[in-house]
Amino acid sequence: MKGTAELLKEHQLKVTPQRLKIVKMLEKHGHINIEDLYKEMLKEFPSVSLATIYKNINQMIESGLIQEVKLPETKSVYELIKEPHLHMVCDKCHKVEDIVIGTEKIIEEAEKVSGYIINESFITLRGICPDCQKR
Amino acid sequence: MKGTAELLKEHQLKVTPQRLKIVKMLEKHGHINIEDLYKEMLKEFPSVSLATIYKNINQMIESGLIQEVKLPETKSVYELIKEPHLHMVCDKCHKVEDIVIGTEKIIEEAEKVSGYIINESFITLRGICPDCQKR
DNA sequence: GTCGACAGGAAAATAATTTTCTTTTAAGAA
DNA sequence: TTCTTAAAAGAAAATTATTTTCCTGTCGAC
Repeated sequence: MKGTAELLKEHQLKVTPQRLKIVKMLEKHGHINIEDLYKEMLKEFPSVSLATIYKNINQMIESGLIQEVKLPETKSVYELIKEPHLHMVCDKCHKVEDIVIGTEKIIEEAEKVSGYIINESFITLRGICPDCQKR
Repeated sequence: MKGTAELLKEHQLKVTPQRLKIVKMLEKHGHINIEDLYKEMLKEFPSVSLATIYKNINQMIESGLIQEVKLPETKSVYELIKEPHLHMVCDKCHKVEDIVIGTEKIIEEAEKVSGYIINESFITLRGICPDCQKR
């Protein structure tokens, strides 16, 4: 288990209280949008500026610590970069989850059909999560 | 082959020169962002307003004629709704193409792993297109 | 051809994001 | 620990993106 401060240092980012909080929020929530992140930050740093949030998010993206996830029908969310995964979005409760499954098959097929050499895939699936199915 | 005006009527949208042009642009380019659409529209309608573009795009989305496609690293583009497909984006020339391949396998696998009932998939693959591979 | 609902255009309003500038702070050197 | 400096934070302004308002003009049913 890697410390939050170490994570920042590994990405050449100075360790500041605001950055620590941002990363901890990402660790806790998995995915979060700018607005919610700002609201949460305000609780701990009443005078935090939205500009600070934006600047840090952009720096974290540039340094390869986090990435933006564009989802249909909603604002983008951000997540820590880890192993490649798909996104599941629930139509009812709107939660976002990661799942790891093989994508070799579909990528191979897409390469064959399109002639592209594929470097990365972005897959989002929307539907009803197990919890919402029960209701 | 369906006429452009008919397409609009089918979606309860009054046929206006501006709307015709927008749909024709979509038919021609396949995918286009707001900025480029506006620039092209200006050539034919020198006094067209950006508000008109936005209002029409939103109405076309609501009526189910077009949809927004969110792509990594770029602004959203819009496309006419047709059969389900994947998006291929070239890292070099940045073109966007559609391909139709089966997604049942990966969806089935995702449903099994996640417990979700999946309603729709959004798949974008980025890489190098055949043309750019030759260079 | 007439009329009403709705579309277009201009401008203002709102929202989202970035930039600028000044003050404060993290962190390596002394 | 203290000193120093590059960089971060915060406030405000600037920029960009999108939506709304309001007035005029036009599509299309009659």
